[in-house]
Amino acid sequence: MELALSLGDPSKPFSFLDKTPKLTSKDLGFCMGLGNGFRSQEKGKDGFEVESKGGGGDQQHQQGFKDHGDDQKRVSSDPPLQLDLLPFSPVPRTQPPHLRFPWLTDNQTGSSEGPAGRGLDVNRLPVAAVADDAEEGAALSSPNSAVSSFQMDFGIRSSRGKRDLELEPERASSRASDDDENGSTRKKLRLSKEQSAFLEESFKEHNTLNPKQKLALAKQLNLRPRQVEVWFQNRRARTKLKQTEVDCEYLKRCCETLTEENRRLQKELQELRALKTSQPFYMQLPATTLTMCPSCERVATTSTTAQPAAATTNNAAAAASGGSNTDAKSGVLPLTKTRGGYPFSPLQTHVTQSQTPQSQPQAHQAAS
DNA sequence: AGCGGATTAAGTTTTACTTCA
DNA sequence: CCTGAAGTAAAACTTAATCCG
Repeated sequence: MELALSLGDPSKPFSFLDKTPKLTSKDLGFCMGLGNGFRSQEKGKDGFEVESKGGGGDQQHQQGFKDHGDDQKRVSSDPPLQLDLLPFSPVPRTQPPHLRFPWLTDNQTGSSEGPAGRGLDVNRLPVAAVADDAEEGAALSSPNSAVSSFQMDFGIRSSRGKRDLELEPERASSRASDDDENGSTRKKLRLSKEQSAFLEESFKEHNTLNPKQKLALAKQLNLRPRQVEVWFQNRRARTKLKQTEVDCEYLKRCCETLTEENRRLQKELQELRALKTSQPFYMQLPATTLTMCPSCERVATTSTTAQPAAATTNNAAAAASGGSNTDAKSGVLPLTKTRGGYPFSPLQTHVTQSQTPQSQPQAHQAAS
């Protein structure tokens, strides 16, 4: 298994950014309205009310879902809609008109609804707030910025428990601002699914960003450029980690295979040594080339002169040992097939006519 | 300035345990 | 006593953010 990454050309602008209408703050505001829509929808359909009891936090919400069992939990926590998170996938027809990705135009969604039908833009962000919200130095826009975290985060992320669904806009807003105020705690923003999906798409095209792309993405997603940059850094790190895991797995398998092979060879070596001690003439046999008889799947030997150190033929050895291990008629020893090949013994010889016309008669004679 | 690597910490999910009807 | 639901805490996990070289 290999992880295939299309790195693309970093200098190339994101094609999907071109294809996609820009995410405006208006669109993002629409997301928020959408979140409210979910809430009311769920309430009406499932018949349970989500209440913030204060202090209970997420646990309370989780329990709230538990009450409905796992299946219902899924049904309840996720909108009963097939959300295609890929930015350019056409919205399914079954999807209600208000469930559209912010970056899709009305034409793309196939909706006849005009811009006015997009729902209430409860939390419209002044465009300047995004555009001017440059890098780190912008103290008024911490990572916890109510602007970015609330506006997108609050919107569509219904599957992560009910926090987003039940938070009043005011409360969410004040929560973020509180964190901003004390400044001592590092508050982590959770990107919305849509933002993540969008970033993923970007990453597929380019796993690194140039400043222009970074700015464009940040604007598009209503994030700070720094956030986009960090996301890409973390994403690269994750990719690398995954690749490392894959490599590790592969090496592990290689190691296992080699260990097995090694074990097999050691065993063969042991057998050969045992044979050598039990049959001293073996070392005087000439070197042989082992070949396979296609008909009976037995190994045959061919005498060679290339390795004079190996002395005489195996057949001679077999004859010397009284042929106790040989086939009574042909002088052929049975051979067991193993995964890694054929374990062979100097005694396991079978010379075929076609393979070794010269040595064959000799071999069979010796065996008999 | 930008990146990778290491690390931190917030947020979320899972799990184990207790209580209670 | 057993069972299932509910509640809770802690562990485990994910990931945004930070720091440093």
